[in-house]
Amino acid sequence: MAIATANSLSLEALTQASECLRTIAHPHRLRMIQLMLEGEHTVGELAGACEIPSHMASEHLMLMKRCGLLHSEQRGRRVYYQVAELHLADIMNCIEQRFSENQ
Amino acid sequence: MAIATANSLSLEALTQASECLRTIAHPHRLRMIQLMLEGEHTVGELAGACEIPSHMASEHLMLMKRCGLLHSEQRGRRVYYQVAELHLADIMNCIEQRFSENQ
DNA sequence: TTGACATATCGGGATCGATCGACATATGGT
DNA sequence: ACCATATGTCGATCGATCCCGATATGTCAA
Repeated sequence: MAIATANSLSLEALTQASECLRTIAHPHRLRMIQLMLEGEHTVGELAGACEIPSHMASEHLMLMKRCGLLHSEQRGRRVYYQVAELHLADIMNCIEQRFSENQ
Repeated sequence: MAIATANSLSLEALTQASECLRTIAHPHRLRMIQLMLEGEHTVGELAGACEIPSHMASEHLMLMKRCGLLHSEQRGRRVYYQVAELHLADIMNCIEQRFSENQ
């Protein structure tokens, strides 16, 4: 089969996409995203849900925030994170469909 | 907001999902997947499309095959690869929607 | 059988990412 | 002011991944 000369995504776009995918490609980060798709959560809540120390949850969250996937808002001494990139819902849908059907 | 006790995906499933995401999270691999979603291709064709040496394309393809994402079939001295995991089409749809709209 | 081609594998070197302890900052309560 | 809590940052370590040259395997054609 011949290779199409006009591709829908440029190498730049694919590079961006792959960076975005690598950013979410971590079990704890996927869990956090899943939780934040239901509503905002604090660092401590997400850390507790993943059973990891808060400072590590913070690192994961900052990483995703730097990519524009999340948004955060400080209230008191807590910081509330929520999903900023709405396409995450679509991707999580794909993932849930794939990984919950076969077991 | 409280953390839901019953989550839709187990840690195992999330780990599997993250491994799968890491596997496709590479610009050349995304490109190859995009091409193979249109139909089967040889290693050489995919290498040419990505402008990388064939032996590197082979490594990418073997990696994806080991995860069950691809299937391959040898005919003569060529090896034809095609998508085995049909959910890849859904994920590529999400990616294309996200990364072609804003430029 | 020989040689050219197509694909796969191996080993090294460089870089990246995950994890963790320790520490820093900032906020609220008393 | 002081202390506890919540979050963020730093630096080190370790393993994973990427890229590449070199080499191996396997297939066809002459």
